[in-house]
Amino acid sequence: MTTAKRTGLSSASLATVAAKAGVSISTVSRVVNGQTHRASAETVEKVRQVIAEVGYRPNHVGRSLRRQESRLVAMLVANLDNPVMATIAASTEAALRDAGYVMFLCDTHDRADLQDDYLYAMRSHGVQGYVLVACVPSPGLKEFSEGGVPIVFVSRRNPCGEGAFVGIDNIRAGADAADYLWSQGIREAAALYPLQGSTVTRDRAAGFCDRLLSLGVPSDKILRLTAPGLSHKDVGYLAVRDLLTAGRQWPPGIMCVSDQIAYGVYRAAREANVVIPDDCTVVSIDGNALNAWLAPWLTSICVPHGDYGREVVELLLSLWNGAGLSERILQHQLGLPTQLQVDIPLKSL
Amino acid sequence: MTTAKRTGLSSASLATVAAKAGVSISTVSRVVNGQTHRASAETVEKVRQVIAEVGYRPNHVGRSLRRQESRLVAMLVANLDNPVMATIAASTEAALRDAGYVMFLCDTHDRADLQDDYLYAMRSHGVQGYVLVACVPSPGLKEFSEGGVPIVFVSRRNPCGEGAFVGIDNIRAGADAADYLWSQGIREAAALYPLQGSTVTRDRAAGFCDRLLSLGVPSDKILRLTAPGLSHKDVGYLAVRDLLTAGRQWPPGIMCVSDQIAYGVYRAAREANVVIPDDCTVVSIDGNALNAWLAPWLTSICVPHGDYGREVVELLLSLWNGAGLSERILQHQLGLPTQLQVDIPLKSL
DNA sequence: CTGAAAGCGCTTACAG
DNA sequence: CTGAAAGCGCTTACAG
Repeated sequence: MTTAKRTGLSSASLATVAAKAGVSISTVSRVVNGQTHRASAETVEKVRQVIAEVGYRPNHVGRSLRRQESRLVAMLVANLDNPVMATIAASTEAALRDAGYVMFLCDTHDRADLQDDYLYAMRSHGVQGYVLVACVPSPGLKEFSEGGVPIVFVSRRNPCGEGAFVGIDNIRAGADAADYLWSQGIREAAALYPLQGSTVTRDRAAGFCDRLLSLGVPSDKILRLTAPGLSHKDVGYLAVRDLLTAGRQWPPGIMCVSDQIAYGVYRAAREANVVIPDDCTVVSIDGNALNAWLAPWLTSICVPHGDYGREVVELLLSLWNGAGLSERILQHQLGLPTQLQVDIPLKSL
Repeated sequence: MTTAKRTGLSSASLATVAAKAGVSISTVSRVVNGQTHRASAETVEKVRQVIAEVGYRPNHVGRSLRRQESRLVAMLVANLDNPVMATIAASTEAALRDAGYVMFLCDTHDRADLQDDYLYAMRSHGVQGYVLVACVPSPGLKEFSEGGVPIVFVSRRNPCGEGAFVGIDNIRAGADAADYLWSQGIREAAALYPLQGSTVTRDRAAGFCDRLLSLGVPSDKILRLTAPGLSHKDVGYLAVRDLLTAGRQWPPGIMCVSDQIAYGVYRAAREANVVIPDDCTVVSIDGNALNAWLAPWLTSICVPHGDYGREVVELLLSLWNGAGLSERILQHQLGLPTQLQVDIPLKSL
């Protein structure tokens, strides 16, 4: 029990079972691993009995060391507190579990040094794959992406080289947002994005502006608003507040590169007595499930974050099987604000 | 490289370093573990050089097996997609990391069978502690809570016995919600909670109703509304919708045992053309950070989920040091809706 | 100051 | 059909 307290391991080991069953460790091991044809029926039966009796479960640490395979995967996320990341983490965890793997979860707080710390720590733990959600460039990442253990990049492509990838076409998502505003009769709009953004936010903003231009909106009617950002909510809030402070008009259409930015806009609008959607149509990209409940004023392009996990695991499996790097571009979809997406049967009370 | 691909381990082992440095494995091990006084200065120097050269990092699997200590902790959450859980997970991960531990994250989807699967799987991996967020009763939990590796229960107490605990005083939180509505002049109110709730939701509802009674509100002015629930949002939505369907009045005050339930109420109100907060004051318990941005109509009792991680880790450390089971009851706090809690400096553009 | 040896729990050729 | 032995990478008495 003292041992169990320190180690976290059940006390029963192969040796315990072997002794109780009066057979060798090898034999127990074979039974545990399903090689029942390698022992007599009685032996198998006896061993199984003892296993059940003492509640034996194989120790993964010993097994990992011997097999040189841990069945462990590390997920590094930029910020677990962000609902987008949480959804991706949840779906990946479920998919890994179904495939027989266990997930380490590491929150890098968008910091290159922490990302590297985790990369090395996870290697020490013998993980067989990495899932990097919205990673940042770092020396360690460069080293790791040059070979060795498979890495799947999610949302954001490898900033330090090539890599397998799961995400959407951000340029098209931005363009679709532009089409939506255009379809609403809007001929003047602002794109809101973080100042120190990644390719993701830049692509979304670029796709939006380019499409408006090609629809014939003059470039002086396309505002590019940005703010330095701790969080995206702050970015949205600051970008439009500064616009007002500068004495400019609130634009009739706004595209936010993330839902969080739109939430910031909403707060700024409230403070400025601007009514959304009456005075201004807001469209964003992400499609947080909460929007249908809390933000009926928002139209959002839905990104299927809940499907990412399945794709990530399929990609990992293919990489383990020796396949080359590949990309999985999932389809986004415009979600209309009035169309509540959850259908609830009336059956209570 | 083939090995590295399969194992995820860097190829350099103690043996590699020892060979390159022309010393024994024992000596390298001592240097790695900082026992520099156990070797001559030149030897230490030489070994360090080789370590840096080949980029050696100790293999945790080998170390865990030998030391019988993994520095691994398992967190089991009921549903990672719930922002409350995500915040708790994020804060715990950070605190564990600071203490030198790595976290497995397991999503039990509120299912007893999955919870048990994970409990046993994590034991196989040699975890030294468990953090159970909103766990459900299960046979495995009963077994595990009877001894062995420390468990910290978060939000919800151990439903199968005793246990260390981190959470708030839910009865008081409910009472505080009642006091708030009372202070707003409300003398008739409804409590909304899920039909198949835990002690958490029941305590919050009971604390609320009891306080209203003791304030002098007659019991027929205290409505208890509930609905069978997939998600809390659905619960809130269904509970009030059914009320209207039954031809009853929308109550002037509503207490939701969670923010998510309040979000459901908001949607139902919108569909019924009820204006919150003009027609109805809503108070809830949780204090999601998003509320200040998206739900200005909501007053919420803030639970310090972001502080849970620190408390959890302190509790784990104390348990490892042989301390007895204890509880950490954190303080909740009423957050007013008009009072935006984030102060943003105006410094952009 | 340094190294050979045992052993953590497991798997797997190999021999019988 | 079964077991003794080697070894995954590490740590740690023990001997010198």
